[in-house]
Amino acid sequence: MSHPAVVVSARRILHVDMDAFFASVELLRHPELRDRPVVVGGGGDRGVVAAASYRARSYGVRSAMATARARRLCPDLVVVAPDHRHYVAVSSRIMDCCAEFTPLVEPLSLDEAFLDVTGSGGLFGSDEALAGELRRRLHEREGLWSSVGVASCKLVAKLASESAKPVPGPPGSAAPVDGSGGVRVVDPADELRFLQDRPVGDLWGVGPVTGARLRSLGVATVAELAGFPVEALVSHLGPSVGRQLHELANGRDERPVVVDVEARSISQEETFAHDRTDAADLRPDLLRMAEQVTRRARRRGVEGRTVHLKLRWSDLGTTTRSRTLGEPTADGLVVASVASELLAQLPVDRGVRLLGVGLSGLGPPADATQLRLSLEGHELGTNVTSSNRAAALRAADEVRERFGETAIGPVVSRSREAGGDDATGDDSR
DNA sequence: TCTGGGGTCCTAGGACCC
DNA sequence: TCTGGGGTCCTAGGACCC
Repeated sequence: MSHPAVVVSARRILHVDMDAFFASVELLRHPELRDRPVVVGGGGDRGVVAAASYRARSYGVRSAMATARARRLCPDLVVVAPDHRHYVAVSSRIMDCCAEFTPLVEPLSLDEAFLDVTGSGGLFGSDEALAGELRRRLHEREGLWSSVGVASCKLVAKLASESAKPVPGPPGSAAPVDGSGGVRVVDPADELRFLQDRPVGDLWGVGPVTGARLRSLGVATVAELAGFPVEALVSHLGPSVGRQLHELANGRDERPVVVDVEARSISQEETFAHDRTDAADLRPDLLRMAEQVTRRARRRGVEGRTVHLKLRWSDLGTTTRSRTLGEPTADGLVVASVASELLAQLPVDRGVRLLGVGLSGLGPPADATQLRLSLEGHELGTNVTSSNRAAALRAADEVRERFGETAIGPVVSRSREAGGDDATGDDSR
């Protein structure tokens, strides 16, 4: 008698990445710029490119490049100021479209997401078919092209979508983008080979510093990294980075697709056109930025306990200061006054190039009432209803009536002193 | 012609408590 | 009284990502 084979169902992870997102969105709004090289970004002396159209890329222009340098590479360049709100709106529709393929969608940024499509295969046929259909729908609805990678883990899926990206053509050429291509599916059996010959810098978590450290150890490729002793990596790079990189280099990446990632901090920073040397000059900006940060917190229904102040000096050095409060707050005046005290201890006459204000330790307000939405034991999310317990309880009743008794978990009053969830469990009905 | 504005996570030391 | 160990929180800085 034979036992059925143990089938370890491999995950199928999809990574979708919009092509030249901000720039493509602007080209849709400004068709008259179709034949011009376009970047979105800051235009001043200190501006940088946030996104470059493919026509701009054909001149060597890249994102994160100083706008001044981009202009030298491409004198004809059109620089469009970013319109963040609009990109957020487009992004939200893109994520909705992704959600038609699986509920497991994890946005990475406005123009990128991971989808766990392990369970979606049967609905769309092959991975290629699913990826192609996602790409087609995104173009049909938003007029935007994307690149899609599918593999058994996030690392390979992301590299796969990258490898499916269009390549800029010779100077002056338009976007080499169309309905063909744009999809790369990596078979599980091919994943190690797919990784092997790449430079270590392709791995998630290897930037300039770690890359240089690895090269000094004689490690340049993923294959070399995979064969390097873990202990040596740990002693040179620290336990966290060392182990993580060793796993990734060997094609092991179990990071799940996480649906509701709650923000841990909110911040706002600004580089001045001209450096400031007087604290009094900074106060109005500090107050305004504290107000912007706390308004965003209030809109999300959270308060923060730690106020952060950041300064970049004329010589590009950076100093940060932070203070944790006894009580969480989303009050702009409170944040501004704490930040102001921190600022008072710093030598502003050194020359301030950048000012930043932030709030971390975010959570629901101390007096919030939370609804936990769950279905058959699976947590779907937490709906915070600030300060209005009666409304929260009514909302809970509505959900129960529509979806049944198991649809909603206990109603909870948040108490931070108790370390988070102080489940009162008294969903009084 | 050294560079923006969001974020995340890690490390390391000190304070404090048990 | 002295010494040590473990855990957690706070702060500053740094690496990295898009």
